[in-house]
Amino acid sequence: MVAALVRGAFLVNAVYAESAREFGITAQQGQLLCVLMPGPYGMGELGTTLGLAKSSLTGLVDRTERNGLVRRGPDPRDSRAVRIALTRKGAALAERFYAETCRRVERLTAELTDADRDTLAALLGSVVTANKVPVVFHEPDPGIEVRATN
Amino acid sequence: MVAALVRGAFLVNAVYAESAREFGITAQQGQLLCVLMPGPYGMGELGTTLGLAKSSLTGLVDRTERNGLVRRGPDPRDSRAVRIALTRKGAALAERFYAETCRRVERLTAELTDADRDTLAALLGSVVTANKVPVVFHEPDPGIEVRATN
DNA sequence: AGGGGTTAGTTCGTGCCACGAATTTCCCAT
DNA sequence: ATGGGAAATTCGTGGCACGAACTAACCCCT
Repeated sequence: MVAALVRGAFLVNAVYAESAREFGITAQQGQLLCVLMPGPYGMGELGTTLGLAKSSLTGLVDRTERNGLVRRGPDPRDSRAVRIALTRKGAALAERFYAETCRRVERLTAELTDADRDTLAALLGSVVTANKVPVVFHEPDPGIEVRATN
Repeated sequence: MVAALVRGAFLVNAVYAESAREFGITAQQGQLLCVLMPGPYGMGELGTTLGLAKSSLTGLVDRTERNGLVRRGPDPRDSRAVRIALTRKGAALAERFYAETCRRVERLTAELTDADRDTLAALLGSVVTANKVPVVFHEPDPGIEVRATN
């Protein structure tokens, strides 16, 4: 059990990192983009979501901003706070990176039957929610298009 | 499915890293110790097992050696090669770190029934083996003691 | 008003991690 | 013996993560 979880995590990480690399970003920057896909976040929220210290986040956002993928904007409610949002370029890259990463991770379960895949998803899903894992990767869009985004 | 895998990996990683931190090592050094638990490895093997470039490994082994957890020994077969082995201190720490990490990862599945846990282990296990994930974390010792190690 | 405590982010210094390119040493097959 | 390839290390670069110290703004309370 434990070994399966740890090695599974290792595998997913490797795939994630390699996917990121091919898009010219690091895994951490990719994660940041994915978190921001639904909408802007403040630094504080990002810190708790990604499990990073404030000071770690400043640097990550700096580097990602320098790459033109993300933008710091003012928070109308609070002038010390800051809203991090995807730039147009960042949103486009996030979309592509997200899709490609989904494809690759999905392919890891290629040899499972559909039923097994569903079971695995359900079990892992319950572990994830029971442990209150932040949404560092949102559910893919199911078939029907009902986008309100943008 | 994908989201469950990615978030699960995120969760396991966080637990792993926190466990390592409490033993005064980094996640990478902890992983190195775990890989070395069954016996010594050469740099090359370590590289493929951990998925790291040779040059990355030199540094990791340097730092871990500096901490007194690991030792470079000569390879009798090949004088350029090197065998990395746990020191006595490293073996002791590895044992404790491994056990504690197992406890913590296991606790993540606390709310599953035994049957569900078995199912999850089996499914994840088949994904892991189908994708030829190296043994970066070996199976815990089942009850009966049949050690040949050391 | 106007402080005192709190919160949001940044800065700074440190150490770790990962990589590629270049290098050295050695093995081995021809 | 020699030339190709494998095993490691070195070097330089850049990203990542942290804690401690700091600044600016908010909030509340009197």
